Amino acid sequence: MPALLPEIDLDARDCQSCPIRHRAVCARCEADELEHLEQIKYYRTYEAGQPVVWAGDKLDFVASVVSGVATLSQTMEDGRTQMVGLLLPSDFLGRPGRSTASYDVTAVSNVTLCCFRRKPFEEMIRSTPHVAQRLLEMTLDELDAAREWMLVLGRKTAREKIASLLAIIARREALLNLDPGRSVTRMELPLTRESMADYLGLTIETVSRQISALRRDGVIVLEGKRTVQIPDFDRLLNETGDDMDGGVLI
Amino acid sequence: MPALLPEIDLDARDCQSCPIRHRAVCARCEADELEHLEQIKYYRTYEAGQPVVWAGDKLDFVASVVSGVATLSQTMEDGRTQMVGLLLPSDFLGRPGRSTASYDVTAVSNVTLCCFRRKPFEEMIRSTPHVAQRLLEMTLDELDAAREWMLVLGRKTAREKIASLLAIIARREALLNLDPGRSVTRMELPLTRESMADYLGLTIETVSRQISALRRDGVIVLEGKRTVQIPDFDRLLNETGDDMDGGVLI
DNA sequence: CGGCCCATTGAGGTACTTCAACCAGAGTGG
DNA sequence: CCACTCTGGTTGAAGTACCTCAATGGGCCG
Repeated sequence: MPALLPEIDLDARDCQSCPIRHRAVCARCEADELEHLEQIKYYRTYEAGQPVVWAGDKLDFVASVVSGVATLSQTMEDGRTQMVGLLLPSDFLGRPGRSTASYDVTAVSNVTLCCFRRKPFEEMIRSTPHVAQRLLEMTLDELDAAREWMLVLGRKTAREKIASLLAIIARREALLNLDPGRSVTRMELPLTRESMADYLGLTIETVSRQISALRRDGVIVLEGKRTVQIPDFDRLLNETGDDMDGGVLI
Repeated sequence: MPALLPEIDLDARDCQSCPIRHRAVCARCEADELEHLEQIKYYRTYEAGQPVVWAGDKLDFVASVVSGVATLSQTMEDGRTQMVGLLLPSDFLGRPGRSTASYDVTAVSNVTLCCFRRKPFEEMIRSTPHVAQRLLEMTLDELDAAREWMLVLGRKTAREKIASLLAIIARREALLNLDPGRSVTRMELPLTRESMADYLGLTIETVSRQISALRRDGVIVLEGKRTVQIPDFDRLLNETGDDMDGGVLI
């Protein structure tokens, strides 16, 4: 039995001190709107490896990820699985207007969700434009990310795929640590090799081999299996195959 | 020089008789809201093969596709390209709040757009919830479609990819023809082999070979290069690798 | 007719998968 | 304490699905 989750005080109902206050679906809310949200919200936690919900199952809340990492994935009958979303802190889970989950959701680390009961939340979308606006913005961002990922899946080599994933994680890490200018040079991978493979449409063997190759070539430095140093971020970007100077979507 | 586009009377500013009235971003609008939209809208047409806009270029309108087919695609420096969106009639083009195009947009058939100047449209999103709500719904649908496509790109075989694409086109065709129950058994492919390859992350040779294989196996019947008959739709669905009886996303 | 575009087909190469062995660390139980 | 097992990861050898390169064909247009 793992230790209890320490990070968040689950009784702290105070949105003002919430770590994802300015990035989540509630980012645009005024004080009175937050108050309304606080009435319909509650926290749930999941241990690393636990399922949050299976595709097709009833899901009568939507939620913001407060801490931890969860994945959305699809599985075919014969077991092939593809990850289709990576939920990091501040990301939104669930679809207003739909009462069942479309994808398998799994906590890959210990996860805390800030849940909103579906019906009241849908009502709020209709009544408070600030929530609807932010949700639209976040959904458009996710759509952009999904399209970026389609290029990775459809056209990049295994090596480029790995480099792309590392770059994305590093960027999000930097964003979270409010480390805007300098990109992180050391980070903890939130995903196992298997999850990385599911994300990239590869096998775990190929993931492992390409990570080893990037290490051999000095693009990354491993400390243990999960901690990665990136000595030269531009060098890593070069390996992604992306246009370097082009308008980066952060 | 191709013939002039015959389908739409460009002076017909009447939203009421618009073919995409109940599916486009304006679907939820009341009479007075439509009137407002009519003041900021104008039509543009593009010939088959013409670019609508390049990624990074200024795009000071958003639009609904009224007729024809356009594609969104991304191209890497070395020329590899991946299609990331297929815009059919009623689909929405552009992102409110962003003044430059994120992707290359190309008309693959003759296309008519119903354009809205960006600024007034953004203002309308803020002021008329019906537009914002519909846009959110459409964006969520697109996100679902993108995620479905990530499974195709990441995990399906070439044969399954082709079958999936044919099934998707057939379903959208049926939806457009208001042919809800029976799926279409004959349809015109709106895409060249090259576009199909770009969509599926394949080469045109592989596309061609797999289409030939499906024809040899009796899954499809070709009439010329672009017209496809589907004798048994369930047979085709079987070839996609998808869960047959599972909740279909129409 | 020749030229062009799109599509098909073949032959050979290669990047990734598959199958299998092996390794390191952590937990378990004698 | 050591043997054990389990999980996540690495590495090797062989197989294969798809790509690359190249030739061919059919429809359309000047």
